[in-house]
Amino acid sequence: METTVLLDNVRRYIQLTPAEEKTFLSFFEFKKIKKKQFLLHQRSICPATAFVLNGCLRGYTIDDNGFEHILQFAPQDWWIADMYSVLSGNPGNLNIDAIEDTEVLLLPRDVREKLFEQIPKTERYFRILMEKSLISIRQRLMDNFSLSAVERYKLFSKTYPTIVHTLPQKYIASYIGVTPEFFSKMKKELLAKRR
Amino acid sequence: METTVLLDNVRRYIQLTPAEEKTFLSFFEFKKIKKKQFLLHQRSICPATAFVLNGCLRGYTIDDNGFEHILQFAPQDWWIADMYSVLSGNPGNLNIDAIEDTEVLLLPRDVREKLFEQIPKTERYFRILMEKSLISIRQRLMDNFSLSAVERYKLFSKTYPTIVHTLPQKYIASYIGVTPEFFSKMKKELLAKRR
DNA sequence: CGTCTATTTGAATGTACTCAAAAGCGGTGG
DNA sequence: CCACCGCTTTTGAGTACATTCAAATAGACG
Repeated sequence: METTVLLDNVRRYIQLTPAEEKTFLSFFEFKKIKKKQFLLHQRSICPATAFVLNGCLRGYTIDDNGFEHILQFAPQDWWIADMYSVLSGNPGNLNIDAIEDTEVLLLPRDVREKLFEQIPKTERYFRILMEKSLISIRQRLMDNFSLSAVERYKLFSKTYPTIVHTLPQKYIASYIGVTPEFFSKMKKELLAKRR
Repeated sequence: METTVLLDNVRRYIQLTPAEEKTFLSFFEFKKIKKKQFLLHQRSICPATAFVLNGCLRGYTIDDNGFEHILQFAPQDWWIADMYSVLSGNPGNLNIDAIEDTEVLLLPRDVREKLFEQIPKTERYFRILMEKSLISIRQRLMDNFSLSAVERYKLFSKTYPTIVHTLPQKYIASYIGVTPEFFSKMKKELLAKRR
């Protein structure tokens, strides 16, 4: 289990003493998730926020018409959770499952507050994480308003150059907000133009 | 100047002593913004986060094709800022102007960190604000994927029952992500069905 | 009252979706 | 190792939702 991934992440934003780091880690649970297994189901209470040590998770909702919409991919070094559910204690609308075999560290809901009490500096860490998420999701919303599907795909390729090749393309379609059929046609067009 | 609006807001999340509250307020600058005046222009560095005491602001970007997209309305008791710019120190892509005469309290960029140092509890306050913003904007993104324009409009009316009647409808169109022309036709349809 | 902006209306167009079917591909078991 | 099964991707035709552009009408404000 490579907890250094998490510590390195934390160190980018706050400084903890070795003792604090140890305490910090003690709040987490280690878990392995096999490909296609779920970490969270829609309509249940999100039991923890997860930090991905390796592998890749995906977060998505299924809407009233039965369509999947991927909100987030979480490869190594990413956090993922249904924050609404974690914070409110109510059932959320996010599914989280594993795209490949994945190892995570879980920070259970009920120990979050204890962590903040015991190491107040971590409050800052999570504030910064929240801010960063907010900024990127805000940008994504704006992009959805102002960009065409093709442009959103190009942007996605730029932003996630590593995972774009490993993902089934129906996932990419879902992330950028088009049907798999349309995505396929779109890609064909792009390839045709490129030569 | 009714600073109680801000204090009441803060009190919902953290407890400050009267002395701390006084200190807290001392970090802010009061400002009046006349209707149609700007608080922030795209491509400039966002100098502060703003809390609306009364009136109403709007935050929006203008995309490469010259179209406005409204990200947020900020009536009384709301915060607004280009968080990307505030946090990174880089020029952002948000415009903020006043829909009506508005009074705000500004927390300048450079004193934010001082505030956190002097009253660490405020770190928590802003963490919670960030979390709440994140949740609502995430939901909005999902709604944009799964809902039709009509459904987004109905949702908007439910979510902002008070301001929906006072806003020029082209603003509502911009917020939900359709052209003013289409919005007009859509509204007509809805009224026709309703009788 | 006149001007400027917001809203409505209409016709033509475009982007993306639906549904159906075929083709491709990967994993699994015989 | 190959054949088969299930899932993903492609293709095509028809359709729907929303945009564009242009022009008319209505409202707001000095």
